[in-house]
Amino acid sequence: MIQLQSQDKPITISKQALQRMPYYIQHLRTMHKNGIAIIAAPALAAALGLNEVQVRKDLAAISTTKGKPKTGFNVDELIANMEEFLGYNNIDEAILVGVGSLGRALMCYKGIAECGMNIVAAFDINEGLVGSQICGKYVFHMDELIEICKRLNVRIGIITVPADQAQGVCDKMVESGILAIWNFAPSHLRTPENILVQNENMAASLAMLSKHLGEKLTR
Amino acid sequence: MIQLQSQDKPITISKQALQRMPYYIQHLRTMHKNGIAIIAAPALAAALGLNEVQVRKDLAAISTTKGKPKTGFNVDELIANMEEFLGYNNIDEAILVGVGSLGRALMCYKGIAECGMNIVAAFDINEGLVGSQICGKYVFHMDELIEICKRLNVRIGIITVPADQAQGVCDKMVESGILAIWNFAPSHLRTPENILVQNENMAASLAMLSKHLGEKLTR
DNA sequence: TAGATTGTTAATCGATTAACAATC
DNA sequence: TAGATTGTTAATCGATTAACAATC
Repeated sequence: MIQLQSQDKPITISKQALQRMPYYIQHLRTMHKNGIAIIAAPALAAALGLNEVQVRKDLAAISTTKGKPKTGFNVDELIANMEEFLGYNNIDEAILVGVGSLGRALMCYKGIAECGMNIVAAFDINEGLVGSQICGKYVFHMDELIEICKRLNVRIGIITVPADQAQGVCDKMVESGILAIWNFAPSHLRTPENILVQNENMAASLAMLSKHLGEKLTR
Repeated sequence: MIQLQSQDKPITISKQALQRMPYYIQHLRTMHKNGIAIIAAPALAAALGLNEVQVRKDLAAISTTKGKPKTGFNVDELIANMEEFLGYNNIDEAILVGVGSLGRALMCYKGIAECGMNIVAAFDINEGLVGSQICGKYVFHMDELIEICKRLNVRIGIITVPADQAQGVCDKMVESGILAIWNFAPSHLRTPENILVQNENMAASLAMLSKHLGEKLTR
């Protein structure tokens, strides 16, 4: 469970509920574009393939206004509430370590900026990359990581190095004052317990796909 | 729950357990490199920050040999069993739609090949990209999707287009005989029920990071 | 009022963890 | 044998879903 401390009421929301939020936002934005002003939980549930009650609870958790029986919720207000809740408005600055194909892609990926994250600098050990710019962001040498992080007061680190180097990078990030790590390497990172590690586990996704396919094809 | 049908015994494993497998593999490979031949569940659990019993159950599910009390499991055998189980050996072919920064990165990303997936072709509607090659893979026009998929008998599709185009691409993939979809767009895809959609929800990860940070900094 | 929708309390479900007997 | 580790059965935990009263 994740405890939120807003001005007036403490909001409690499950990890899973939090992860559903971006889907709600995406769908609500589409509705907004199409000029739809009101949405009811059952309709939203149907559109996203979720359970009605689950949606109602999720909305209740973040909505500042109660839903109206027989009517539903105001689309624009929900969008605003969710964006506020997820912090899409206050931009978080991040640094990235590992300027390979994946790292480069993230530096250029607009989807990240849309979620309120700004990658301010990248780091690598490859001298050939150091000093270059990728999508307007400078690449520095790893040796400068700690100094630059402290100077810019960056709190989020993105790891896109090979698995066997991830732990080393992680340790340096922790030393630099990084509080949350987005880890794309398929390795478990050991960290002090107040640091959040969010694993983007592509290998796990591939495993799911591959297993599903295996079942489909052998039956 | 996911039902597996192997030659001899049917293996049942939870979705979560399946997603832990790549972490086991990564750690076991490191051990193998360091010349360690035997691993016990408690040690593996400690290294990955998991519960002992959980690890023991996961290993029991995929291991062909039983673990030996007081000793543990054979590292190499476990690796082989897991790779076999996850299908890292039999290569799955995939096509990718949406040659933006993310799509391009996936086409060049070695991590994917290591998991037994091979992207054989990419598609886009941008005429400027059609006919070009990215990391040795040709980019075709979307209009050719159905024909090429059917001809190559491809079963996995990767979606890296903007959210508002994802459903359209998805529909075409289903029409092409695709059975499993890896979706990087933050949108819910409606599909016939025998199609697996694996969402790579980066926005959700960002939400987790951002929330965690918000809590850390305001307290 | 009748009916759709809301929000809440209780039941269910799946996965994790604890307790324990079996084994080398 | 003693002790560490295995595998299994039972208890716990968190999240989802079902049932139901409240509301417009």
